[in-house]
Amino acid sequence: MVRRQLTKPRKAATQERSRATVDALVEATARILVREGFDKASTNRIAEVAGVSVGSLYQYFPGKEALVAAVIERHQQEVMQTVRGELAEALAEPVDKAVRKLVAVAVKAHRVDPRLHRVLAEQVPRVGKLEKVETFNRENYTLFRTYLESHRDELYVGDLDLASFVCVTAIEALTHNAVLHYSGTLSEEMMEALIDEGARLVTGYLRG
Amino acid sequence: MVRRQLTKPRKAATQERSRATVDALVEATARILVREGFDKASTNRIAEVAGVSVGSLYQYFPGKEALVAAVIERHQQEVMQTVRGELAEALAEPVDKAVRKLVAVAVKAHRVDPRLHRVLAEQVPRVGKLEKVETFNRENYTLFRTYLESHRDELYVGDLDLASFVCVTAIEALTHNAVLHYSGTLSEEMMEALIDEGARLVTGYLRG
DNA sequence: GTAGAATATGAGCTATTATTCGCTTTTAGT
DNA sequence: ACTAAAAGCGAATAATAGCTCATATTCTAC
Repeated sequence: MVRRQLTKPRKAATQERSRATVDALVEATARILVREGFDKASTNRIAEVAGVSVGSLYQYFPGKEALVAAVIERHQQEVMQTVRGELAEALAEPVDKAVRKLVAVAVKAHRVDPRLHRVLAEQVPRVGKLEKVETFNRENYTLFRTYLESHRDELYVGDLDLASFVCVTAIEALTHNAVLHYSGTLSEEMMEALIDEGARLVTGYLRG
Repeated sequence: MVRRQLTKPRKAATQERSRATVDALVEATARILVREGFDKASTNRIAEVAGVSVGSLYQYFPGKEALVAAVIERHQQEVMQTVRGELAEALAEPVDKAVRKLVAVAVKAHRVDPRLHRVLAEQVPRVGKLEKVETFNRENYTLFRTYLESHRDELYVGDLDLASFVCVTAIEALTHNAVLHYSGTLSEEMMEALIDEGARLVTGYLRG
């Protein structure tokens, strides 16, 4: 007996219709996360909001975790899309220019979808396969380290690994906190001021 | 009719025995959080680990949230206990000494119970009354700002609020990431190096 | 047009969790 | 020793979440 398991396939959308379903599910998950919070995001609710049946949900996703992972991935794609160009530019510049650009890019990245970013940071438990966020940060780290290597003569630092860790951590935390905790009260001028300060912080550190 | 609600009192431990029960419950919650993670921390499980019945749990805590809040509070008390002295000392020093001490203190704070701190940071959803963590950070911010005010002549900064935000955020993120993500691979020398770098980062920033 | 694959449905099963309440045991005060 | 309050118990209830599967609809290809 072949005993095909009806609910196994999970993700293999070939037709147009099914791709729309998958999209709707991911979108619904994101919406619920932002508007209602992580623990309101039950599979039933997601399916409901997506205008799809729970059965269909399980046809493409093995569970809630996978949905959230998909949301994270989609968000990261969007962030990279809007940031990739400027990031590349920055890598060609000398330290002071580059750092300032990096801080500005970090701010921009956090502004792509602040409310989603916030939920992902504050409510989504970092367990199981949801370590994607960390993987993402490790990419930043590696990228930055590479930059430092190729500009070593301009720098006053001993350990490049340590320096990368310090800089990436500081920039990330600064922009993260600024955008996510003062999002309402944050004018453009203040944003500029913050970028200046962040750049000064890191530049000063790198050049001794 | 008086209609006393049997399950209402919630927290009012006068006798010795009941205080022990409350302690056991908080301790059990902490243990489960660390060893099994946030979502294994059900009320039934907590009671079981505490060696207490669920009924007793609800006699002192209105629910799981309250238990976790108690754990957070207890942890913060412990941290302050081990750190208060050095923190006070730092406030009397000149900028370079003070900053270095602050970074060292931050490291020490994160080392009180790293595993618990990590769970609280990564798995406990910041909803409802669990904003205690933020309140705690705001205290740090205020304290630091006060210090800057009284040493303004030594500094090269425009906006003290902004500067406080930058420094506190950077120090917190640095020590947090260092202790929580490289906890295994972190020798004493590396720790010292990190403190040096953190101090250099912030001092350089404050003095231009 | 029709067969077979792909897709969609949703009632309902199972498991888990929070929470209650009638009852028993312990303690403090007299 | 006695009693009333305090503390403790845990089986039972209710709510909710995750997930399945028998069935129905739609699509693709010939």
